[in-house]
Amino acid sequence: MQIIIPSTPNFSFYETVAAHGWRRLLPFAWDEDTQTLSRAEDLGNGRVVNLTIRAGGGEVVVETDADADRREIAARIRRMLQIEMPLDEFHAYCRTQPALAAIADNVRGRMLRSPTLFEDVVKVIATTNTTWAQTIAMTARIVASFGTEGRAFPTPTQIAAVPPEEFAEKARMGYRSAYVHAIASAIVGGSLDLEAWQSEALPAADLRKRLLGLPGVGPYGAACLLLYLGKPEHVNSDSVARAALSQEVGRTVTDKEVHAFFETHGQWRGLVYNFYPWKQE
DNA sequence: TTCCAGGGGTAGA
DNA sequence: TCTACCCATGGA
Repeated sequence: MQIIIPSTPNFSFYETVAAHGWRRLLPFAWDEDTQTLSRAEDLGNGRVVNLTIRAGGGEVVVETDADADRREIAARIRRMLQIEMPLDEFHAYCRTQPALAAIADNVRGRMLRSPTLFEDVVKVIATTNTTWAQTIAMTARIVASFGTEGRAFPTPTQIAAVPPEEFAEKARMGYRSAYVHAIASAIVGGSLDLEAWQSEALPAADLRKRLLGLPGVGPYGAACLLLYLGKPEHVNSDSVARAALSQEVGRTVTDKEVHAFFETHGQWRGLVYNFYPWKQE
């Protein structure tokens, strides 16, 4: 089955997928040679559909290996690729600064997301205070141990269904396990409705406050998630940024200096940070 | 062994 | 608000 999803003129499938490391975290898989993104997805009926996603002219082409709900798949793809995200203003800003012109020229600004905010939250927690190799491994274990058919990303219900100890033992996320299990349990228990946050049109400051209230989500994680939620005014300063800026200025810089470096970009500083064309040595 | 990785929670000032 | 310390995990 094939599903065609119209995109917008300033949409680049490749740039969106390549914007950060999410394409390497299961259930996503990325084939650089064919520039195809694939993903196993549980559409809510307990069976898994394999999606392969690629660019086709001005459209996004999705192939499935079984008949499935086209509307639901299209909605999830649109969230994953941030197709609806307006970028004209951001690109107009980038064009006012020579150092940032390449961002607009390459149609950068969108970032691959998961179909749910829950999955993005779990993955962001899995990136904190660890290496990429371990982030990839943690995510893979979560999918294999708790997802439908061991291939889809588990729902909060699937995670909350197992005791915290069992989740920790199988996910091996260290102290992060308790955070993830607590978030899943809160969602299942009804005290937390993560997905609803996206449709509430909250100001960035309020959304940030809520994100910081999640166990395991601090300033870095909140800034990452705000960016995925279309709020680009916070810099998710991390060790990658500190290393890049350190190399640029020729000495070791602090977190504060990273923030100060991007301060001038105002409401766009989070996006500018993420797509900043660091000089390559 | 020790250090630390795309940080965060907590206590104490 | 800021700092110091601890935190599970696994690779270097």
